[in-house]
Amino acid sequence: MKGYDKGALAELHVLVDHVGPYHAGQYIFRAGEPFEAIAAVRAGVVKTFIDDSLGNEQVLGFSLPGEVIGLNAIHGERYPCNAVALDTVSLCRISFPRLSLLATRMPTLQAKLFSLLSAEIGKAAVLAANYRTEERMAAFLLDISARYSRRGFSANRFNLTMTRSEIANYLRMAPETASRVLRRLSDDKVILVNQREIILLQPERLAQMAAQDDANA
Amino acid sequence: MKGYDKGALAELHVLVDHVGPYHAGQYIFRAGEPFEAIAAVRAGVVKTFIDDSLGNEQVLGFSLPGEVIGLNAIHGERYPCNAVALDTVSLCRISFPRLSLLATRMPTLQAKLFSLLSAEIGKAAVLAANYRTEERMAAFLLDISARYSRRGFSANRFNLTMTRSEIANYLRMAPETASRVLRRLSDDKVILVNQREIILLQPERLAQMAAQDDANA
DNA sequence: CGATAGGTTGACGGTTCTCAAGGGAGGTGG
DNA sequence: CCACCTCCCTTGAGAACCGTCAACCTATCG
Repeated sequence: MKGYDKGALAELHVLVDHVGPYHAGQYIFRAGEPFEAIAAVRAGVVKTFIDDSLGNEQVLGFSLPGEVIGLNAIHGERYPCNAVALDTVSLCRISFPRLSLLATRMPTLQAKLFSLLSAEIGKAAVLAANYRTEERMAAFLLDISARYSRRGFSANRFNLTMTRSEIANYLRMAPETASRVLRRLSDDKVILVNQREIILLQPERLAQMAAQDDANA
Repeated sequence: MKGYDKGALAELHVLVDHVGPYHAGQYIFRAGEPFEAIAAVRAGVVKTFIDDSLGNEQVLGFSLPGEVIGLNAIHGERYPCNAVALDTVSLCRISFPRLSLLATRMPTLQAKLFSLLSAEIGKAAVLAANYRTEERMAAFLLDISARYSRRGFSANRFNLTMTRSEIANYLRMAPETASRVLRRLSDDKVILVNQREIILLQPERLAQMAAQDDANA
């Protein structure tokens, strides 16, 4: 990082608010609430979701340590989704109005924010691409793996904090199907499953599966 | 619009570059090319897509007049996807480095950009939510309708510039299925189909179908 | 008028959803 | 420490949905 003068850096530090811990099941924010801050996950896993007209849950994604939540709330000035802690969660909360004010005086911060927002666009499309359940699951596991790896955690061994139903909901499949697919991957010695702990035995085979993608031309 | 001083407004105007017309099939940008500018569609329809390892096309979306393309390229500084004109397309091209430079001196412009980027997040998830083909098609037609309507075009009568295959690809279904679903909707008098022209006869029934399981925030 | 790309229709088979029932694992209270 | 409860997960069987294959039809254009 360069281009930050000391005063601005100090100001940035002042904006950060350490909040939590939230415990499993606690809401971090709810859909419809006025937007005021984004937050970086420091520890734990956050699930974002919306409830449709029938009260059914629609999982939008999971946020791991180091990732930012609330970015989709800038537009509209209200949170468009709920965020709930799946286990014990700590956050760094940052007032968005103050952050963007600071960004006007700190071009590198502004650029960082543009980049952060841009990166978020189309992330959901990655999983939607594969239409076979096995491919989506493989892509999901690799995605989680890569995201943990990027933050310094093990790439081949991690804990899925969420339930099978939540995974299934996110991947648009029935919970039973999620269970069966994991069983199959486990039987094929591609992964090792112990409750919610996953060990990737053959990541390259997962990658192959995820890429099977026979999109209709 | 308020808060823009005349000098800044003039500068903003200077950044805008009218380009085109592009003709059907012409590329506006290609995946991997260095990112330099975003663009607003002035006329025509743009398809964005990526090619997977096997060369198969993966349609990410369609951009209608008034909508902005290239926002997902800020992060990475390269276009992550291709953009091609589906018919005769005119664009307003805006140098992004210069735009963001201007934004540091124009807080309202910066806010506008943040909002624009934020709005783009999760747009793809809207259609992925519905897992039945009929629901996805209904959601798609309503989405196109709403987007045309917002820009002053007819909400109930519009031209799908893209082919059935492109729609099907975008909606993750076989072209044959797209054809059959449209046929069924047409038989049920919910829509009227004439080639690529669509007339919504009962938008409320479409909304009902799309909401079967879905939840657009 | 033929060529080509796009679109439709039918039959069939496979994947996945639904429904139903049975097994853990963890927590609580006796 | 054990019984029990609850939630989660798994497994099985049947049916529905949708993708694949194949053929035919329809616009558009040179």
